[in-house]
Amino acid sequence: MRWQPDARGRLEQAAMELYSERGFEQTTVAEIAQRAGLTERTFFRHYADKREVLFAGAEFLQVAVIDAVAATPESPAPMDAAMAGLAAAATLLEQRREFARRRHWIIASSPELRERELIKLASLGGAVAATLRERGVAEPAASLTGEVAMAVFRIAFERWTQADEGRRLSELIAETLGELTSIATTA
Amino acid sequence: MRWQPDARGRLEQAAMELYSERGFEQTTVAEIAQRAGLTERTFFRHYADKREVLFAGAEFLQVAVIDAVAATPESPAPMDAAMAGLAAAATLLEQRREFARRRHWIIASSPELRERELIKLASLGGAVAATLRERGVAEPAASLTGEVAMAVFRIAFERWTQADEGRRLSELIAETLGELTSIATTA
DNA sequence: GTCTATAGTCCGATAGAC
DNA sequence: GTCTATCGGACTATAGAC
Repeated sequence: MRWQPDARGRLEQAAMELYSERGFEQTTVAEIAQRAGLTERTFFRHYADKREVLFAGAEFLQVAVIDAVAATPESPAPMDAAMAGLAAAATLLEQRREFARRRHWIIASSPELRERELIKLASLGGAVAATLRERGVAEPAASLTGEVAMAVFRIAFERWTQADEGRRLSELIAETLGELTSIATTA
Repeated sequence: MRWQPDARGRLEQAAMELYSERGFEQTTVAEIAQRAGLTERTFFRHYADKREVLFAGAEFLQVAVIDAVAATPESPAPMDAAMAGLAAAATLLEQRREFARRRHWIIASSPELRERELIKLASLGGAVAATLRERGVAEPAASLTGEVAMAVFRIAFERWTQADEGRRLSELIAETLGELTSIATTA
């Protein structure tokens, strides 16, 4: 057989390992490809750039969030629908806690990767907003809800990845939402 | 005189022009440098990368925001202090409305530039959070306030840059903050 | 200011799956 | 045969090293 199956899986694992071992910037695409038993050219056939290899595997999370938002009854307040999306993400992430933490610390260690993470979350916030608009939420409430939900997620997720944090992500999200209410109402 | 003064000003203007005329990705650093009467090497002595030339000129805005947050009395709610920061930014941006709009549309047209914009705003949100912490605001309220203030700013700023939008930025920020209260309290 | 490594693109060639 | 995944090499531009 000319090629082993699951080229993407091997590329993503090799990238995680190398980015951990020697850092994102000190790793070349050629090294990732070599460890996966492929060539540089093949890497770029699968991923638009060197950063994307860390994010492609998280697409199912975005789908889960949007599905969960779309599945809520139309009646509740927009923020409740958005929170249903975060709850779905939290469930999936809890099942991959160690992987999610390792990935998060790789991303946190490189400004370039942080940029990519931010635009992925912004894009997800935009998709949540679009879903809310389809459900009759007006602007700017829809966009603001999407953005604020992502802010709540970032804060809760960051705490969840701390080594000494034993609480569940869903708990931290609920707590952060409580803080949001407090912050927004005293203003 | 061996060199013309204000190399940075010329580089930033040349970059704005070229990014507008032919797009960010279709512009090379060599072209920017040439239009500014400088060499490629000089460009990279002033800016870490090709994107940064569009953002270096906005640093005074970040300083103004932090100064305004730090200047509010310690008593008010954290979100009010953050909003004082946004008000300062709004005042400065109103004085450069056309420039700010042109710059915004260049950034909006390129994913790479949007990434950089997002990390700059995230960094500003972090600086606001740090300033709030110095003033006795606990975590996660401080971080959440910083993040949410940036979300409010992004929504209001985006609306302000629409060609048919005649209202002042400060007005749109106040309106968006009102939406935030509504969203957060009905949840 | 010169030199070089690496990212990322484009062309075509080829091998396996179906 | 068609379709898709891999590979090879040449090429440009960014960005960093010297």
